[in-house]
Amino acid sequence: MSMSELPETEDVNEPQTMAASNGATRARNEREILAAAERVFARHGYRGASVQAIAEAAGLPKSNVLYYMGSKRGLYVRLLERMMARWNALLDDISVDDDPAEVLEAFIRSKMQLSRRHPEGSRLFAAEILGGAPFLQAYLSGELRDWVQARARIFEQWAESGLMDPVDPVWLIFLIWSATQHYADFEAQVLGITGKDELSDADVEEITAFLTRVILKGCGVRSRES
Amino acid sequence: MSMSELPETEDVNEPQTMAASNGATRARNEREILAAAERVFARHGYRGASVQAIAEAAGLPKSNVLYYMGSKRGLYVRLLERMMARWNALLDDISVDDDPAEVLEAFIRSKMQLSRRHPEGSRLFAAEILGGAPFLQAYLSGELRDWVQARARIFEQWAESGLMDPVDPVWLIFLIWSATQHYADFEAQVLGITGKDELSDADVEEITAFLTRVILKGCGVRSRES
DNA sequence: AAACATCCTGACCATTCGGTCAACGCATCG
DNA sequence: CGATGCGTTGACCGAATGGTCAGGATGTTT
Repeated sequence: MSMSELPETEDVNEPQTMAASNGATRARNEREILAAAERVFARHGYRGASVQAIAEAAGLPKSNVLYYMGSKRGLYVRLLERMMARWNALLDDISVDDDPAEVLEAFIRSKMQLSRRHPEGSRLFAAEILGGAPFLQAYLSGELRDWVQARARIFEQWAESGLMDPVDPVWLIFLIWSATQHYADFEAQVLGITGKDELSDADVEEITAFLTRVILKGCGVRSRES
Repeated sequence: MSMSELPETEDVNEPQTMAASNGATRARNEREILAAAERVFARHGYRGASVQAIAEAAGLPKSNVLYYMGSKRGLYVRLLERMMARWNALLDDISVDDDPAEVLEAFIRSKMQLSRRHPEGSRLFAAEILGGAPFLQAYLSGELRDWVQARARIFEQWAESGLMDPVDPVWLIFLIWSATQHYADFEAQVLGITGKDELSDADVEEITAFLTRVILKGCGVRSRES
């Protein structure tokens, strides 16, 4: 991950004398704090979020949040790492021999579900990038760049095999990212314009189908099996 | 616009005894402050931005910023209104009789240029939506919703005339918005992954062409003239 | 019971927050 | 020369910021 962070002193706990009740409390509180912090950071950004607000959202005193998490900065980095881990699990193994249509649809679908399952984390990530990615710069130009270029090469080979149009694969990946991310990050806009209270599972399925159809057709993807 | 704001006491100036030098100073300072504030608000969000930071970015004392702008809130609202005005000027007059291919390409192109010409304003808008659109809610579910639905109806008529596939027009508008907005909002990600220092005019032209091609083909748009 | 370790939190600290205000600079006009 | 009025800013205010710390609560192990 190699984020630009101060020396972290986390994961030092895990005491040996832990009965069932004790560890359960700690786990529950940590989970509660992480969830609350994700909401607050996503809404207000790193600078705009206050430990006090996170504590109130978690229903705990401020001191308790700092007791568990050490510092605001450490809490934020931990949330980013959790989100990046979810991200990295996506579409981790594809090869030139796979079917382009299947892979692209799976890509769109899994990315869409990631945004849906973790909307706050998705917005947290967006806020970090929007602010110039001060914590994620190394990750973007390192791991993620390799990830993108590996997949870009496969797309290019598909294009050479005539399985899809010769479009720039990096712009294509950005197109899919942006289109899917939009429904989490700009949820307020989507809901305001459509007049809905929330996006139902059926809505998400419809959007996924729409994106798959337009993007696959737009890139001239031909299924291998057909 | 009808934003949820406190009673504004702006535009009260314009004194009659203004020689050339005086009005010029005011205009220059206001411009400087607005530009600096747009950068800072875009990067850190409303809560995370401080008047002190805006003042430093503008090269003025904090008191001077408040003298010109009245309050942090008023400054923020003024920036949002300026950005919405730019937005509203976009694709303001289309009719069923226009050529779908031309209209969609113009839409993509002008939206892309808006993001490029005003990247900070674009990010400011994104941060506002990301935070739940506390100032823009009324605008989103009012003016902007009408704007979208008017254009959606035209797209639908084009689909009925066989000029494009029967895709959901609202999802299509969101697709274009997200794809074009991405290059301003996620600039840090785009630069990190491509390894570029900045996007050149040629890059932007290439991306515009890519998006136009994929989206038009993906929606089965047939040009009227062909 | 005594000892031990973790959990928990109110009080406190220096700093920064948005905003006010009085005072001064400085030009134009009578 | 005043007088008027906008431009400018350092000093200041109460509130909120991230973080520290001492000490009490709680429970498990001897």
